[in-house]
Amino acid sequence: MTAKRSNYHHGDLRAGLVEATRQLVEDKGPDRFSVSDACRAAGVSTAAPYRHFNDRDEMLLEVAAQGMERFYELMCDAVAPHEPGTLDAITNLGHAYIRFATTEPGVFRLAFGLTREHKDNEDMIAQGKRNYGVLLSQIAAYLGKTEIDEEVLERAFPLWTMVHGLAFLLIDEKTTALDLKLDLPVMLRENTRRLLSD
Amino acid sequence: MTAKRSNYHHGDLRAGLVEATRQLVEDKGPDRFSVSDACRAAGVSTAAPYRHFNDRDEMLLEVAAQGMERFYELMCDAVAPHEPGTLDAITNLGHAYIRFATTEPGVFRLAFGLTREHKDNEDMIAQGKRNYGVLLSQIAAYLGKTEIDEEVLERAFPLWTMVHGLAFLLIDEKTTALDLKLDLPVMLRENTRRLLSD
DNA sequence: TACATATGTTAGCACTTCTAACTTTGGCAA
DNA sequence: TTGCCAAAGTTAGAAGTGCTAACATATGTA
Repeated sequence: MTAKRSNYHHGDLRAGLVEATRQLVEDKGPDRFSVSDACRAAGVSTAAPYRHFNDRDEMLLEVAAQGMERFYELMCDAVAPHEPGTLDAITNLGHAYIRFATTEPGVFRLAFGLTREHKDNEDMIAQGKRNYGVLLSQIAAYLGKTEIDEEVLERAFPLWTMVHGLAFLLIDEKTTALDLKLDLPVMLRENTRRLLSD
Repeated sequence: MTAKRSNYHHGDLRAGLVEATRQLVEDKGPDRFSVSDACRAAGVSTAAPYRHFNDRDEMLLEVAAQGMERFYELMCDAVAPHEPGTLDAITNLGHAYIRFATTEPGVFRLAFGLTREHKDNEDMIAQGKRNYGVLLSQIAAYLGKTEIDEEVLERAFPLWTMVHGLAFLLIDEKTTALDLKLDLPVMLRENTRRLLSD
């Protein structure tokens, strides 16, 4: 993994470090990640990152931001093939949520369990709003509305919490610890339907 | 906070360190916690903890275990005043869940987002099962059953994920970041009802 | 009263994040 | 084409971390 390079200048160290960081966040978890490890992986000295990032947290923030971008695309892809506002579309959105969390648990955890410094980052909040917007517009369509009004928010939020909680319980392996065998597609569909019922 | 003591022996350093650790986990978060800080708070040298714990992780594990105990008591208290298996009992259980998460976010995060070493700890898993059992028996009662069968598990799990996700979104302040104003009691009751409907 | 053991200490190693001061190099202006 | 400046690397080191080894002290029991 430790890329030995011949040239003094790396080429695109910033991108190299972000990828190394992402990798490490997945392998060891966001809290176990170390700048030194990332440097070793990128094949540079431990001082090099500070030409591109203010500190460790900023490296993690960038990984989180890029993760949110991938997350957004995944969600868009999930609703695209379906008629907007159908149970199929909304259920599939939930699946995409779970898929992102389980394929990138480190990044998912990072993006949602951010430290004090990260959590009031403007861009991060904007990305969060945009991502949640995908669900909101589906629910609006489900309710036959063109605007995101109070009712849309009220019906969307519990769906989010259910899927968000499911994501965390899966990646924290609470389901396996408690020997819970789940039929995920059925579980998601049935309870999405219930939460959308009167 | 740094307790200066006159005697060479602390008295009950183990308990002192656990309390200092709990405090720090709340103040700085589980990942920001340091053994050194706990030592300063307890007024002992940085080597002292290793007479009582194998390592840093074991200190956190103890805090998590004691937290799970408090969590259990809170849940028992929440259902006690109600007829078992009623919507009141189940809703109030959800409230207890949220209350624990929001009053002890550090410990809550610690207990559920455990590291590799913690997560296959026998006692921790047993505590998790016992805590989940409180919900399971309520759902069994709701369904008019005396055993925890497949149907009970199927109906209980989505309730857990919804409340668990809500807990995390609240403590990670996603709700405030997205300017979501919630009527928590109504939201919990209505959606618990929906998840329990056909 | 004696001393074994539990529980504290200090010293120090290997590691971390981050800064300061130095070095290399690519690209642009003369 | 040359020369130099800024960007982006380097090494050295400060301050802090987890943890161990070797030493010190108090306590409970024989």
